[in-house]
Amino acid sequence: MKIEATIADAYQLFHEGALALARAERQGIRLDVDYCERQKKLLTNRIDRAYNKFKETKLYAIWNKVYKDKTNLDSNHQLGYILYNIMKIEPPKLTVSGKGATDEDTLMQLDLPELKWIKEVRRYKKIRDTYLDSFLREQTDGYLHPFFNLHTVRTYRSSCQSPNIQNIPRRDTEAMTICRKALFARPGHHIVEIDYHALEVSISACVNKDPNLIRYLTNPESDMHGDMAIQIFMLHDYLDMIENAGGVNKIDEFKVLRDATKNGFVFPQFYGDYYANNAVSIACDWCKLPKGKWRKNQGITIVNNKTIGEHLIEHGIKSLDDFIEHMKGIEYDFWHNRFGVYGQWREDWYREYQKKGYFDLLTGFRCSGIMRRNEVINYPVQGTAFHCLLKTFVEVDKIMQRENWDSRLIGQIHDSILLDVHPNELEHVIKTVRRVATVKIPRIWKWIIVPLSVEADVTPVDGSWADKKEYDGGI
DNA sequence: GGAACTCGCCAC
DNA sequence: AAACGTGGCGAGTTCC
Repeated sequence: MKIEATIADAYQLFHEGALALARAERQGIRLDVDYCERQKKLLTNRIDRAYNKFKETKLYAIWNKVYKDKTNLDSNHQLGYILYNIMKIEPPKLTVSGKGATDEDTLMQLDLPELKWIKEVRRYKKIRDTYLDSFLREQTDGYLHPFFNLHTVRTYRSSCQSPNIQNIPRRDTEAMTICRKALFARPGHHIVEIDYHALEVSISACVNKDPNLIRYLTNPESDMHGDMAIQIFMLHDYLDMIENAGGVNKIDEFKVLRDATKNGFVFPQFYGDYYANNAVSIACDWCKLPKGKWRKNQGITIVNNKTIGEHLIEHGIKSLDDFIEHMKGIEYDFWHNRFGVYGQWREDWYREYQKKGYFDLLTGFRCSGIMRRNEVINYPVQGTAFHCLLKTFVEVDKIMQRENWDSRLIGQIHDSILLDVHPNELEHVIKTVRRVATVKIPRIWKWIIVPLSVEADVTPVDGSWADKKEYDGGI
């Protein structure tokens, strides 16, 4: 049985992938043009209102005095000059080119309430100008035909353009709703989005073969982020409570700590970040603790009306510096004990690249050229994970044609597939995609050594993409 | 007047 | 020893 993929296999995947994606591009995504026009007007009103509010502030008076008829409230260059040169505020953060930063996060640190109007303008402009405008510009006869490129990305992932439907807002509920309310399946159909669960972590386990990571991904009872949260926040006194509740996830006050761990430590570490950044992110962003020394009454509340500040101080962590030191130990344990094999793989893999000047993905693609360490350890996971999705896409495309579906593949977002589905075929389509994604692909690629799973979201018939709900098999 | 750049911000 | 990976895109700005 052949295991090692070749360049020819890689070529074959992209050849078939390009054809399948081209079919999706031709199919298109339906756009509610009138809705976009109406929504643009509403947003323009909100933007004008926020601008007018800002024009009542002292900050604007200074700005306008300096720039006069050249005043442009969309110019970050001007804003930075006013804040950091005229008003002599010490920039909390610098941009790559060394000027004072004016991104949202930095502005919020300045303690100038009037900047909230700038923030509001930016938010609504992003929605109007980046999304709704590009939808209207790119549509023909009420359908979008985004391009899915396979030739532009260093990792052999895809990219998407004209319009890019791979970056439509999701986390910001208001932005998500406004943008996705514009997008529909064909009349009488559902939009179905089927995404792989934890695909990149799963593929990473296939690449580095760490037994503990494989265990976490194989055993449904286990909880990697929960275990890490217990370790980072020293929740050992609460183990009984956590067990009785059924996991760290089940107690709201601890779920926050689990989210902080997942998004502030585990994922950033997998991408190559390090403990000092993680410590600041977890303590300051997630737990709302200040820089410097900590007090008992500071930070978010955990159980029994206790603050996280009090809890950490009780465990000997009395300042951000203490916490950074603590996270240093956590990081060491993470890569040497908990995921020691993964840690060793990272070292070996980078060494090997330094010797050879290239490395190959499990799917047969070759990455060569000058790369930083973090690139070298990330590409094999990022590219390969996308190839699982693309292979699924290709196989579903073949079945769709063979079985003459009324449903169509319409797009792809790195680890998820978008379909436009006839109601009579809903169950069959989801079953088919699930079978291909979780059974067929691991059968073809023997190097997939952890179970893969998918989740399906479905819109009501004639509902917009904003109305999607988790598919429970009974719609 | 367009190319190339910076900055900011959206996704995975 | 070093320190978060991959994209697209809009607005402003600078260079030629």
